[in-house]
Amino acid sequence: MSSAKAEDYIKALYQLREGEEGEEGKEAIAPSAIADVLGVTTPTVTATMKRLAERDLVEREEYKGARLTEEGELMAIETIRHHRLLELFLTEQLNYDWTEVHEEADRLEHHISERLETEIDAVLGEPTADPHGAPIPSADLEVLNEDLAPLSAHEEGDLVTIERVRDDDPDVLAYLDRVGVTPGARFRVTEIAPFEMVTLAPFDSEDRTNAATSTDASGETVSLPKAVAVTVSVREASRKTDADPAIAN
Amino acid sequence: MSSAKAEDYIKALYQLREGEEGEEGKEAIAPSAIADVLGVTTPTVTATMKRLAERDLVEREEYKGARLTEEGELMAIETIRHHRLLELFLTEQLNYDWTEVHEEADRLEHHISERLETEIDAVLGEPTADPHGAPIPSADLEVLNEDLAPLSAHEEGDLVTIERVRDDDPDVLAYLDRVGVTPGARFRVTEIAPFEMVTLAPFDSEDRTNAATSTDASGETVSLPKAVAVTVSVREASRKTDADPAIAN
DNA sequence: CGTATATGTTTGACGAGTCTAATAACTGGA
DNA sequence: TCCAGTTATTAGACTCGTCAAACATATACG
Repeated sequence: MSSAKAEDYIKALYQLREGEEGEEGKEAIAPSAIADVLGVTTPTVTATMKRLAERDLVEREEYKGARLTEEGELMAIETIRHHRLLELFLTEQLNYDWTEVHEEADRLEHHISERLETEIDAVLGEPTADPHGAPIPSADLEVLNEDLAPLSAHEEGDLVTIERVRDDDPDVLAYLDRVGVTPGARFRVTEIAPFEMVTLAPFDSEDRTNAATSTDASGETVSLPKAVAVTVSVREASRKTDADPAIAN
Repeated sequence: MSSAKAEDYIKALYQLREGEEGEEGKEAIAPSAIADVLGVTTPTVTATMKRLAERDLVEREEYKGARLTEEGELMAIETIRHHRLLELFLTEQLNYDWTEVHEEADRLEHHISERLETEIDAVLGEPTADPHGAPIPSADLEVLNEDLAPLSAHEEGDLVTIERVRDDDPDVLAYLDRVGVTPGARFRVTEIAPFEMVTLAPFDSEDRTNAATSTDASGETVSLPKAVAVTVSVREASRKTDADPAIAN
């Protein structure tokens, strides 16, 4: 029904809006942003957006950009659900490493039936997070908004638990895996250098349900440049906040 | 690299040639035959064949048809390997029934990477047959030619073991499943009526490694029309033939 | 053997997705 | 405020996969 390409554009639109998020999701996404993400030229984006607008998946604003309609948003969420279920399935059942899973999921997400989605979900026990710590939308396409602070927004001394790693680059992920920065790991922020370089010291490392068993070069301190630190989301654990008791895997 | 559609045409070519098999695979496959299988018109087939010929996947003979090149044949076998591994994977790991598996595999076969193919193969223990009893080509694309006789070519009194069911129609498969005609089951041919209607009586039913646990309405005799009987391949067990000891799974 | 019917190919059209080159609109700095 | 530079759109072209209608070839029967 809905072509792999269309889903790619819709998903890009959704995820770019998530990134900007100026409170109300009113901002139209510029063609150039989509072109960058998908590796195509801007004329291609304009042309494709016109077709998507005809199908009522997006609303276009000439010379500004486009945003998803209700319907488009549901399609995006469904695609993302497929993607994350597949990522988890590949790591849990097919010996993939969480660092390698992205590309395969990006292809398959467009081709699994509702039936297969359901079976995978069942086999995995209706999981709520993928191997990178990203939330898996529910079967009825609800997304629970757990707004996590990026690592780059923390202060020296804070005790944090890695919740999610947004980066998709296998090399970056492999590095983070090697140094133990994986979902569930705990660190203390020891230094915020200029240009926002963040340095972390391992804190303790039990309770790691997620991700591959990292080759834990533990005890070592880890420094991450800003570009990487912004893709790492953490939950702060030093100051005991009231609300967030249940974040199952 | 090679587009789902191209793989569909290549696979059709391969499987239609298998059907005819006038000894040497010299016969070109007619456009109309491919059009029937794929549900497209003949001009579409002609056009597509030209493109495939340009890529050296097929050789064309004007007004006759086309046949696969060496390269095209390998692509077909690879696609079929994907298909059959997926079928088995879906039944073994994802609660699919052998009667429902075809459609999903037909889509996914074009989108799994070499890596995923390998992992699925490993998880399944490098299987040699899919849930319908069809042989799975090996990783190096060798196809072992176990020429089985169709059920329609047997005589009254023959004791046979169901080896393979070629039909893909879920309704036909569901019927065969219900009456116990599944790979591994044994029957005695009790009657060959005119128009080649075949009647079978259950023989014994241990040793059934394959397929879903049929709701075994056993004891009952089964009659199959020719159209179905030709899609069922059997191994004859009454006259002990020398060569075929190891047909695992 | 020659023509009627089957089948195959060509032609012209279309939608999706893509590009480059040309043009139009917006935006920010002096 | 106006213009330069950036960004978006339009124009024109191309491939793949598809179709219907027109045309060409092959085959089979009388």
